[in-house]
Amino acid sequence: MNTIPHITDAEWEVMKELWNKSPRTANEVIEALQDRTDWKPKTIRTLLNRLNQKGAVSFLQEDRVYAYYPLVSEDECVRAETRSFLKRIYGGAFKPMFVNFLKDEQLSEEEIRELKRLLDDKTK
Amino acid sequence: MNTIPHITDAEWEVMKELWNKSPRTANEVIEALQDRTDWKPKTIRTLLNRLNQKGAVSFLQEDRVYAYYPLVSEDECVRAETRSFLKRIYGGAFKPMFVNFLKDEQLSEEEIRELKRLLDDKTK
DNA sequence: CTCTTTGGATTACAAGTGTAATACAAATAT
DNA sequence: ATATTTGTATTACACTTGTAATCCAAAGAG
Repeated sequence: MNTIPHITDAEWEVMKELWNKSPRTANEVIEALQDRTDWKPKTIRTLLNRLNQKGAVSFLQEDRVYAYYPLVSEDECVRAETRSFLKRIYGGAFKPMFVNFLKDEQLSEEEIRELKRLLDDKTK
Repeated sequence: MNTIPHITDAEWEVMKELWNKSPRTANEVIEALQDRTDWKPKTIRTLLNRLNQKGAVSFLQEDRVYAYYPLVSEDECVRAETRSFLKRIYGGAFKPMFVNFLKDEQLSEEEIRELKRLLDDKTK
């Protein structure tokens, strides 16, 4: 039942704020986003509205003002996005993506050890 | 100069066919996609057209028929998409994504060994 | 009590996308 | 030479997304 709504790029920025701390009023979210974006307040209100309509957030009414909070966790959204990305680009397989990434990116010795450690933990 | 055009989900399916083998006529692409999708031939022609317009593919005229081929490599598209995905969801860092994926997915012993081997190769 | 401000609700509007159908010209069949 | 088929070009149309502006009601200012 708990289908995760699709969150667009712009909406994602708003969600990040709410995942970071919630509930927060529209104005609080707007202020928080002033640094990272150049969106007008109205734009951010639109995004909050759409997120509400698609069931990604809800709000409490404090005074005359809404305080929004997420209805979907960052974790599940991240996983959903990752899965759909992997499916689209790599046919769902992690390994090719991993290989490709390794080709592309140069990781430090330390990072490589780190990743191996993570794999080790997985074995147990 | 070589900016990679944005390739949509549907277009990506078409590109996969052309990356797989090219040049191919519209009809060949259409036939190849009959299995994997339920798109009408006209739809696929539209996609080929759009890909052409955005500079992702071009074509040779054979007889009266176009044979399409990619202008952008799978590799660069995949990398571009991966980067933008990582940026959007994980703030650009690979490790959190890796961690998250490991949490989510159960890999076989063999797969884990495989990944470790890949990391080993990287060290040399 | 009216005037202004402010927050939420509604509306806007162009570009991009999914998903085709229609129009047209050339090749083919008759 | 026409009629039909077939491939390409053009057009369609609703939904999503980015990016707001306008409308309206309630709260606060005077």
